[in-house]
Amino acid sequence: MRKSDRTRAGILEAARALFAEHGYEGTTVRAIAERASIDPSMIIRYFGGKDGLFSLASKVELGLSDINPTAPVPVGAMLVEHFLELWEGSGKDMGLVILLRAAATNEDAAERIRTIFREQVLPAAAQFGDPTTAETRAGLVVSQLFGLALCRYILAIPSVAAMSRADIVENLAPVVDLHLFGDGRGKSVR
Amino acid sequence: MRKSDRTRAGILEAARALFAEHGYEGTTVRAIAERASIDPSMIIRYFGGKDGLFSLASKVELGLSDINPTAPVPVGAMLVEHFLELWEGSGKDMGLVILLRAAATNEDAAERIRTIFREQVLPAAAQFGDPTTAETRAGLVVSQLFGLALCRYILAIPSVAAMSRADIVENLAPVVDLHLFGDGRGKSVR
DNA sequence: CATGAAAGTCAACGGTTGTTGGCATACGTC
DNA sequence: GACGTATGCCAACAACCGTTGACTTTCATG
Repeated sequence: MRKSDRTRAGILEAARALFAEHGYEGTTVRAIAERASIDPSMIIRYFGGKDGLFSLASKVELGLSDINPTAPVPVGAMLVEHFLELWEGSGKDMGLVILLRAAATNEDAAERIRTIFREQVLPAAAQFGDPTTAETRAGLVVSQLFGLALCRYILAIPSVAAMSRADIVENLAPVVDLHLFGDGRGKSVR
Repeated sequence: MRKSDRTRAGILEAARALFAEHGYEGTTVRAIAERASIDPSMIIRYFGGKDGLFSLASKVELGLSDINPTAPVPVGAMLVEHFLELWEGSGKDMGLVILLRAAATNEDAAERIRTIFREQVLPAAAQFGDPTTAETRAGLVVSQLFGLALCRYILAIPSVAAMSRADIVENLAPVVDLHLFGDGRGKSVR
């Protein structure tokens, strides 16, 4: 059972890289197999099929539950840095990029993102400001953060892809704060 | 030659609808043909192939050239309204949605978007603020506007899709202004 | 009415997809 | 060393893809 675990991990790593680059439909079982240096049939045997492999490869944990709304650091900057670390940090698992790319053409992936929004983003957003507008405000924040990811990692628009992480934090943090706290009500930063 | 023009238009309309919903690879020539009630071979004969049809179906004209930087109306609100009209207005041509969906998995479509950014967005953005930061500021604006489109039309996140156009303008206009002009007090965007 | 081009249908090609079952091989255990 | 099980490879399947060429129908024009 030791050997199989290693190939399982190899398949998963190859799948994550290819799914992140070409989406769900654009990634073939054969291409994953070739990258992992094994036979395509092993993927079906180990993961039950392409769907099962994708489900495991696109697991996402935002890690938003430990956000402290009363921290001394402005929330906006903290959030932007948190997401940047999630996307391109040292321990990046490509989960978000995989899901974002696939969601454009795959309804299951889109539904997964909506679930993540409901179960991971909304509870965190409920800690801030008026509870009756929490859903809308969370949606606005996500639209800015996902929009940056779209332009930077997927569309690869030069001026967006070239920005430093510090520049992104500096320019996006005020926007996130604006979306979170609306018209300056609550804890306004800067 | 009159009859063929009608079927050509029918094919193009069916293609636009399907490309907007399922992306490039996810839309089959056969599906377009069935929706247009003609034979798949006609698509090749009239448009040279799937690629040629997609090129025509995804033509995009942002109409940004006639923006007046000295208008009495705030630029942010004007821009947001302009894009909302482009996406879901009465004469929507689905061009942007088609291109955005396809760009996630199709490199050609992504390149098309980068070209549009370079040739249509950048010239318009150069009219505002410091010319040396125009590219970055334009990228930030686009990241917010495309992020909204992503969450609203493609991911269909409930709270974003449910927002009224007026609410969107109200919440996004200040953000666009912030990206375009810094924080309005001379703070430079690097 | 005759005629030829335009418009459309049909079957089929070659290639690729995810998936399957059979067969060979390596390995841990008695 | 023998044996059973895990591990892996190979060939092939059925379905679908974009595309092609030959054939039939429609129709305006002389």
